[in-house]
Amino acid sequence: MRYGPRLPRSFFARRSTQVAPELVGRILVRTLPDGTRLAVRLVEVEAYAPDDPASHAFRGPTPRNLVMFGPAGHLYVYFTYGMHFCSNVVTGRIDEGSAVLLRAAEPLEGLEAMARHRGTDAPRLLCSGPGRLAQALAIGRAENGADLVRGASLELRAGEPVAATRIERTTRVGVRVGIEKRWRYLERGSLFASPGRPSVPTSATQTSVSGASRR
DNA sequence: CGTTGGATTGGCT
DNA sequence: GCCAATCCAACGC
Repeated sequence: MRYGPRLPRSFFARRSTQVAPELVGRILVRTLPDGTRLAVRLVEVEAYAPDDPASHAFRGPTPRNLVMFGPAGHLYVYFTYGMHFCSNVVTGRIDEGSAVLLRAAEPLEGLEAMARHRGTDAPRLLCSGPGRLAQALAIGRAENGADLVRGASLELRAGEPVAATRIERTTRVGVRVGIEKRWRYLERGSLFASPGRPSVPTSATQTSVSGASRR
């Protein structure tokens, strides 16, 4: 299948709020240790910025978030709630500490393996949430720091970007601080988005990404 | 060292 | 809608 070329380092080395909406529609390819190839199309992401109280990087580098302070285009994987892994793409400059959380995707290739990892066959339940997405793709501690630009286990390919008018923008899910920032971006009407509820209810108007995002 | 709560999920009321 | 599951990083003493 043709997923297009890999996205270059320069794509990731920009503000997370700029990278995030442009990640919607892109293809994440995961090659398992046994050679099995899995592929998904990203439909929902969230930006985390420097000086963002909701970001793991807000209080500076620690052993856990160190990858966030490294070069853009690497995967930051963290473990939470005692049972789930979540994956992010590092953005911005070195030492900046910004990233985009991968929240949901449409399964494209390797659905059988994903179903095995997830314990369910329903395509809509395979990658519709950050924990589910990581589990479907078998992303765990070993993938923390993986280079999406040059590495073999994970790649981010160009796919087809989604037009800004087809991207919905809401507040982020599950954060207790920084709840007013509308930094969650998802494909309008996607059947594969997460069931997560925005921290602040989305008003009927002004959910498009057409207005520039701020920080 | 002890405590607290989390960028979630799934099962049950 | 509510809440338990189940680790462990971060922070305070």
